[in-house]
Amino acid sequence: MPTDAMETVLALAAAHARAVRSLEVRGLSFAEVRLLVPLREANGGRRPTELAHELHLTASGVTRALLPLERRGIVERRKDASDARASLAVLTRAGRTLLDEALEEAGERASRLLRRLNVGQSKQLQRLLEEVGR
Amino acid sequence: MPTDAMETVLALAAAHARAVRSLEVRGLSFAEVRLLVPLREANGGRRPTELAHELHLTASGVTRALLPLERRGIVERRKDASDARASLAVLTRAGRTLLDEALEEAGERASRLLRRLNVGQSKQLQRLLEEVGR
DNA sequence: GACTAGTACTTGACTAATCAAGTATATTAG
DNA sequence: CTAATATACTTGATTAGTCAAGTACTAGTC
Repeated sequence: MPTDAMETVLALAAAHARAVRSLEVRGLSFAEVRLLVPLREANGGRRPTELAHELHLTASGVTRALLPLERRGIVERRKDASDARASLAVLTRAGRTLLDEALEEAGERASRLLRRLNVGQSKQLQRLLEEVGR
Repeated sequence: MPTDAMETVLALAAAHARAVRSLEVRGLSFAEVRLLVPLREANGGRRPTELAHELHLTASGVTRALLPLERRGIVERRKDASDARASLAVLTRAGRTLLDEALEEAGERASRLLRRLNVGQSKQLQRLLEEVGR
């Protein structure tokens, strides 16, 4: 038998699998939305490396995820004045608009995913999830 | 701002990302373990199509996941006597042994992932996760 | 018993992400 | 100041998974 902890982690993977499929919106995958949200919150842009740590991706994963977003004019790369190795990924104006629309629609789908939970349970779930792997 | 539901789902994705990385064991990815666990519980083997539904994969995803497991002698394909379109994926004896070892080690890692939660909270998390996307 | 529709895969082309290795720049130690 | 080490990416090769189309069989209808 899987241990209790293993069962919890299997349930996490299953819930994730059920969720992700339904959260592609406005041509943005859920992974892309996850990448863009931190850009939306930092107006000066974010470093790819930071994003990698935050999202538990590799640096090369971020490089590759940014490429199509740049091509589509959603994100812009800027040089970092203070460090020539680094760069900043910034949401364009169009990107922000698109992301805002995407978040609204994804938010509705997310509520549907959580329809069996009331607000308190949802919050509780979020709190517990935030402790996983810390 | 992302809605509350969206925040919960983002937390789900983040927890999943933190978890999956540390659960590769004995040369089996966490995805492979997830695929093998239902085989372990059904001695007669399982149909790929059922597995696909259960794991929220596509049928072709299962086909492709099974190939390397067959090559490594962990899984065997059998014909389904009652339906010539279908097949059964069965754990080999060696596969069962390997999986048992993998589950033990993965179980330890899973406990470490959940170390900030007590047993009740873990169970609670599992229950809440089981409602997501239902 | 022949059609139609549906199911159980499989395969080709593609996307997303990994790892390992490479380039360029920054930082630290002597 | 110079050498060694570390950081911030980028790129090539590979793996996991998707979708769309195809093959083979089953089941239901007339």
